[in-house]
Amino acid sequence: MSINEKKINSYKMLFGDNLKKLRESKGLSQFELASTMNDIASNSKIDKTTISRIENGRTNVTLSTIIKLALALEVELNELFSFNLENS
Amino acid sequence: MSINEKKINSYKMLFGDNLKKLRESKGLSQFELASTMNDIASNSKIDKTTISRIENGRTNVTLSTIIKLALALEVELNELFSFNLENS
DNA sequence: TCAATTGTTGACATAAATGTTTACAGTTGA
DNA sequence: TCAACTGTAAACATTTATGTCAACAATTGA
Repeated sequence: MSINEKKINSYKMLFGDNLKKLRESKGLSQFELASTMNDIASNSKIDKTTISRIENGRTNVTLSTIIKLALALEVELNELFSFNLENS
Repeated sequence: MSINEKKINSYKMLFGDNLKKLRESKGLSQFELASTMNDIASNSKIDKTTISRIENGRTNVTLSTIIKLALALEVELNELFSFNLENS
């Protein structure tokens, strides 16, 4: 695996770590976060399983899910990406 | 469609608009951007068709593709999300 | 003690992103 | 004039995210 491929994996892990941090700072369980996301978009049926997979970097979350996460957590989209490889 | 669902669509469009703006500011064609992304990750075979679909909000781009876009454009991840619904 | 909550994982089905090819219209530069 | 480039799109194949259900260990609170 090339350096850049490792970097891509690292970013996925960091995204998950940051999501977990934001979720816990709001005092939400994975189940509660999923439920809130589903309240926001009626066509959404996010499961707590999906949250777990994202937080542990086991999946490639899609943009629409990222947006729902931001709306449910009441943060700006770019706050979900406020981390960097260097200070981690 | 609920207000929140419209908001989700708007964010997808804004992401595409912002990507296009960043790409053009670097003087890259959709083909060149795709090629650069493929140079970064050897397992990646992004096609210019995919770039077009993302820029026009016709697809739900995944996190790994978002990361490759940032690496290819040489911008921070959150720069891809530096926009908001209000001033658009 | 024990029922409820929480996070994780596995298995499988379905929906959707992406790969790939082809085509086409508009533009650009020689 | 015309070949090359550019962005878009359709059609179909393949890969993968997500949905769904079940199970499990650890924790918590009554």
